[in-house]
Amino acid sequence: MAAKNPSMRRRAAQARSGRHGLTRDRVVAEGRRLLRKEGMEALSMRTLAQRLGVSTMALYNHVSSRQDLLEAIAQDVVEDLYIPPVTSDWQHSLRAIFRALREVCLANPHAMPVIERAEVLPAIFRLMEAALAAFRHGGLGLREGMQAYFLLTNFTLGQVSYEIRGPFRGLDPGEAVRRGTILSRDLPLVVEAASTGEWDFNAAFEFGLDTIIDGLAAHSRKTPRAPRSKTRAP
Amino acid sequence: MAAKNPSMRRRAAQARSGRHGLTRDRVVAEGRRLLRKEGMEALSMRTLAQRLGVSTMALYNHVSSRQDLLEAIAQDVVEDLYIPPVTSDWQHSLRAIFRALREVCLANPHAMPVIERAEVLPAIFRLMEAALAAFRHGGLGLREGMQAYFLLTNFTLGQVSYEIRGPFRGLDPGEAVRRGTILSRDLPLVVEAASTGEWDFNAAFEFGLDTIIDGLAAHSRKTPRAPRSKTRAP
DNA sequence: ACCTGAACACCGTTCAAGT
DNA sequence: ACCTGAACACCGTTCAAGT
Repeated sequence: MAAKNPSMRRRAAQARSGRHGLTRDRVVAEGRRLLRKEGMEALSMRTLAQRLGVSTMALYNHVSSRQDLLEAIAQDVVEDLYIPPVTSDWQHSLRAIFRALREVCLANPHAMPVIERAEVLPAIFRLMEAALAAFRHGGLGLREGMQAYFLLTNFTLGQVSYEIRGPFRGLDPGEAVRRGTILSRDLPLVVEAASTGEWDFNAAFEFGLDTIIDGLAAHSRKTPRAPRSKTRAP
Repeated sequence: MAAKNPSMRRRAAQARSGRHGLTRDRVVAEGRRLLRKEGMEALSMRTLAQRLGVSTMALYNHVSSRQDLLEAIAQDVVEDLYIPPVTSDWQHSLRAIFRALREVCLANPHAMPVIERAEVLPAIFRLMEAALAAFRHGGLGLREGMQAYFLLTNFTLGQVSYEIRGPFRGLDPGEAVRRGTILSRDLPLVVEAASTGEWDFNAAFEFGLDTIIDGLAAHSRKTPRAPRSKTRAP
């Protein structure tokens, strides 16, 4: 029985508390691995327990429900999000922020539906804070900033969701024309678009980002309110 | 046995084909009612069969799987979408089109997750066709039109999803401050935004719509390509 | 062709019991 | 405090059998 200093003791205690060294962190980490490999459907309490060499019900000592587990995993993924620093070049900052959001989502494809279903995701507020700082540099008020934040977030997450599900899951006009579910007589432009060539997800994302930021810039020009000053409400 | 004309006979036959008058249409219609009242989780093959006074497996004569049923329901909902006519006032047309999309989604809240999960949704192409026509009036090329379509669609559906789940399911800074999951020291702007008052979903949607359309207008000014002409590719 | 009942292979979670 | 096994109340779907 070698002596251990208090800090080592505490760390060991929280790392492996019960008989089997099961911990909330271990449960969440293994859950995340399972999610990454097999997807959300395959992530059942039973299979996760089996992977941890433990009975199903042991999990409930560290996680209050499957929903709780899924939210912890979503939280864990969003914590990987790197938030680029915000500078006075607010347009560049916004691009960097939402490209980073897209990257972390693309890197964790199976986590997307889990993130979208999460009830509570405190880690996302770091993103919100950075975006609001950028909007302030752009001369937008706080309320407009929040609206712009949801605009950019919904756009980004929606875009990534489509990208992950593969070549647009029934929204691809080319597919639809081939299947005959589309009539070129009724939908000439859709059919024309279908023969437009390969879809470029990166280009589509950058187009959306440009369009939104251009729109925000136009808005901030229309209602100038001390852009680039550091004034705060009293 | 009264005589029936052929058209009546055929209609009766397709309306109630088997012993119990069960039909794909009846299954889908009742499924949609159940979805509307109880939500997607509650829509099981067993409960739906019970409501139709039929054994569970009878459903499988008209629907190949639960997924098939859900997609048929999603299709049914999207067919309710009214597509406003597209005029040369492309900005006004776009507003009308995506307001209509938002309306039909808000009117069928429980259908949203089903629509988002659908693999194939031919009814949505009517929306795409109208939007592409409006973008053409705005002077956008077809590829840009498709990119703009996904931008507006993802924004609208994302916005509606948030709205339906109620006061932003863990994305509400006010909630987060109250729960103490947010530290005002680290996230000053988020905390400031939290005390900004009630959230107005309509205003947020209109802000997003304005921003995107302004951005598209700026884009079409930058790359003029015979705006408002009816030229088609040869 | 359409419908049925039983069965299979799963779920999340409760509960009483063990250490 | 942490873990277990059995049980409960569900799932979607397959299959063999009926009409």
